[in-house]
Amino acid sequence: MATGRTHRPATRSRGIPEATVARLPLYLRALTALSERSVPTVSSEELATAAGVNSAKLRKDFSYLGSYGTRGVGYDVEYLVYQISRELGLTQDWPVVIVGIGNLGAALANYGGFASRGFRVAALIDADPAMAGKPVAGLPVRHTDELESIISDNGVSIGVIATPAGAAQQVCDRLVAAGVTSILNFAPTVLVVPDGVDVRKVDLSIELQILAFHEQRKAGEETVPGTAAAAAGAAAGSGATASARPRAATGGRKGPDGDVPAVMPA
Amino acid sequence: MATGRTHRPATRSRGIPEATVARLPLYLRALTALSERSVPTVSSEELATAAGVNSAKLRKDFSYLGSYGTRGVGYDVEYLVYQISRELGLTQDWPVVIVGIGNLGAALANYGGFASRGFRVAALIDADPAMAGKPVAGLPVRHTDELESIISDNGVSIGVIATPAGAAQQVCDRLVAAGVTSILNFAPTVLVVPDGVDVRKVDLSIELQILAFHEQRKAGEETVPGTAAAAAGAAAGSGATASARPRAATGGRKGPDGDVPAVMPA
DNA sequence: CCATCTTTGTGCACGCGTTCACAAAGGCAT
DNA sequence: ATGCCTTTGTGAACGCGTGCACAAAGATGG
Repeated sequence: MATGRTHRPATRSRGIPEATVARLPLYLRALTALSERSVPTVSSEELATAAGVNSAKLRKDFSYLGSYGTRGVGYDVEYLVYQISRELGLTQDWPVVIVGIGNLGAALANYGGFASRGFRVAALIDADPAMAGKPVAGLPVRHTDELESIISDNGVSIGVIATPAGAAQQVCDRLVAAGVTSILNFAPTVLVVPDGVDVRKVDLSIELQILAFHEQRKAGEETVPGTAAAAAGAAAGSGATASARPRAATGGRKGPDGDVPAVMPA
Repeated sequence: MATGRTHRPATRSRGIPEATVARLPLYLRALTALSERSVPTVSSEELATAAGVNSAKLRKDFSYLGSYGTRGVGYDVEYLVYQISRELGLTQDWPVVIVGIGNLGAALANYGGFASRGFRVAALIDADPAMAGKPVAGLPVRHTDELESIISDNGVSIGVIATPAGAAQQVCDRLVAAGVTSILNFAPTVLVVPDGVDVRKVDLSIELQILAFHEQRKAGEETVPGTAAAAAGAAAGSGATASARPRAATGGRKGPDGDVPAVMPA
């Protein structure tokens, strides 16, 4: 799901698969928990269970980092924590800025998971002048006008966008122009960035929609068709706060397949 | 990002690839925007650009849903909006509960992206008695004691967990026991659920760690020296196994349970 | 009605990721 | 030291997802 950045074919032996990189934080979390319980070593089987993955996959993932285990024993917890932290770049300090201090931005600012992993919130930035100076999570909110200087002064290379969708691209452009090369985007928009800039997105409603898909399928399997009727009825009563966008024909559609399109210019 | 238990390879001929399902919300978002601008039709190329994907991929994705396009013209926007919505199950009403009304939970409750897509927040639940009755996003927070009855009374099948890591599994168990079959988990923990229950997780710090990895690599490419050299050396020599035991350079112990998000009662 | 042009739908090949299965490696007891 | 037992590390097979490239389908203009 990496964006922009063209995948590295095999320029160097340093080619750690993207899928593996995405799992390293998972292993690190499980290992940290073990470390705090002073567990000295752990087998691939145990660690895999704790991380919620397959043990073979875990071993292969670690094999990309090197041979850090001891056959017949397992992995040294502390050592592995260090190796993974170093690989992920968490042994250094990463100043980040959060742009858009609404509900979500404030929640992110208060989120403890950042600070505990080497990420330091350098500044909170919002476009609303009324927010300027107001303390959030112990930091005074700065106005958007200061964005460039904040990035520059703190050497920020990672930016978090938590603005409304409409402002995201503009904020993104300014961040990139100011020197940010990695962006975590919470706004429901596709961001266009130049090569060399990484963008990862988190869309809360997308995850929910995927769940709905599976949920619908589960319901459809158990009780043969027919749920559509009740569903249509329920849907009619909702949509109160829904946008003005007219929902396509919620009229009595039924058949799971081959149903007549409600809105379709033949 | 995969779900813990989504292995349903070919339950039915109705097998839409998981990767495709994950992109449908993306297309839907782009289509909705076009619909609001009253654009009648759109080509796969245009839509693909708007959604940030490859046009061939988009066409293949749509082919799993059926032949909804017109050669030489493109796709009818309204019709496609309806088809995708129906496929995702968004034409029906999905009552959801959010458990854990801290910073993140409150942000989720206020998030407009839910309501606009058929998701209705049926209730906000928190374990803190002091929170009970307090209005958040226009809804009174309910106490955990009422969890089961809320699920039952509202026919909730989707639950959102935004509690600290320590409470997540317990909440999850109760939700499942009460009838919830889909869970969106924001707590940094691996949830164990019985078969038939879908879990999707969103971990804010994981995304940031992945960015840090790439960021470090980018920095290492430009300026060879420093940590990059040491890292390469350690990784290259596979024979150089655990010799010395470098202490985790994360600088002392972070807070215990370094994962716990700063949500919930302080 | 026919020719041309546009865009879809898809067969095919390729590469990545996952999983299996097992030999090699190390610890441990005797 | 020797043999047994445990667990790692990885070669190989398999399946899924992606992207190319093109034929089929339909619109459009003459």
